[in-house]
Amino acid sequence: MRLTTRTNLAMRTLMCLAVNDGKLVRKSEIAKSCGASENHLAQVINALAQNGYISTLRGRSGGLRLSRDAHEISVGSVFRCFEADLPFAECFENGEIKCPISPCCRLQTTLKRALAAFYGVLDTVTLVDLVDGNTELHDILSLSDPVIAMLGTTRAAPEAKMQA
Amino acid sequence: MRLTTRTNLAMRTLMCLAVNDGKLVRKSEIAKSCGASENHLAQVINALAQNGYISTLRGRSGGLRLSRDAHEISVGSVFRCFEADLPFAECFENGEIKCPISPCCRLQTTLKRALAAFYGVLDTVTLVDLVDGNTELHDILSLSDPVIAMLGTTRAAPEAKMQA
DNA sequence: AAAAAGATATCTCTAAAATACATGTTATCA
DNA sequence: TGATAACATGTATTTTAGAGATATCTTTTT
Repeated sequence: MRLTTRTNLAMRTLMCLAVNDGKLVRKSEIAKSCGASENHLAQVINALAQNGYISTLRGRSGGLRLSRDAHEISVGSVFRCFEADLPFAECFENGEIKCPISPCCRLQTTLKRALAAFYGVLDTVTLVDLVDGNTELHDILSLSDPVIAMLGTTRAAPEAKMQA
Repeated sequence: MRLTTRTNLAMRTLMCLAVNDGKLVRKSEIAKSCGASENHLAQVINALAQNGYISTLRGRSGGLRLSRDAHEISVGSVFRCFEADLPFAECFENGEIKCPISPCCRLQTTLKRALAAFYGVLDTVTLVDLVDGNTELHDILSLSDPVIAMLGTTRAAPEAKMQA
């Protein structure tokens, strides 16, 4: 029983975006500050965008930002979303089940209750809870203000419509 | 996030032994009635014995049985035992942790709470709860009484001291 | 002594996760 | 308008750990 790093990276990405509230953040910046492979992160970002958690902007001055208020994003919903395609046990798979006791297995129902308890805890926690007042986290994930950091570079503060 | 089949097989084995209360059951019989590979099961049985859940008897008329009362075996304890060697996430591993936000990560503490809730549910359920009055399960896992089934064979009802 | 059971270490296979690569699309800016 | 820099996305490769197989050993009964 191990969390996929997909889900782990998804949460790190969301935390990073929450810390840099509203600002556009590049994938490469997230990869760096979250200690993730940029390629792997690309797939995670894609999934986050397709599930409506973030908005992405292509192009030269593109980047990512949260597309919902951090209050509205619960850890539970993200986990359910990213762990959905991996059944917790054989008896939770769709196709035919080889376990002979599956039809009358009380362990199965017990596991459902335990998983409900697991996700129940995660449902009570939002992105804000993870980030708010966490100064140490801000120090690690907060990127310099692009307006200042990019002085003398080609990058400007963008103002465009975003997809998803 | 997926349960290891190790843990799954451990639970099936214990349920099978609980149904055949007190009787010696052979590994091959469990493998058959639980739909498991006999080789994989061997390793699981070994771990169950070394952790004091079952007693094994070698030799010609050997087999397995529970070494504790089924009331005393909680699902939670078995799960903790068998899932112990697989850390739930990178930040729960022993060695050095590569995740940069680990020292101040509130997701980590949230996960600990969620896992506690998960195991908390499992702790309230014992082997007896899974088996008692479950007639369908008995039909699947209960082996014919060896005294009757083995009439005309070389096998006799054994009475010997068991290890572990 | 032979046979039948489990004990245990090691090796191989396999599936899925992780990672890398390549190409496409979009947007900005000189 | 062409170059560049960003994300999108499908595919391929690598890695890893779980699962399964094999072989040898020990124990016990007959």
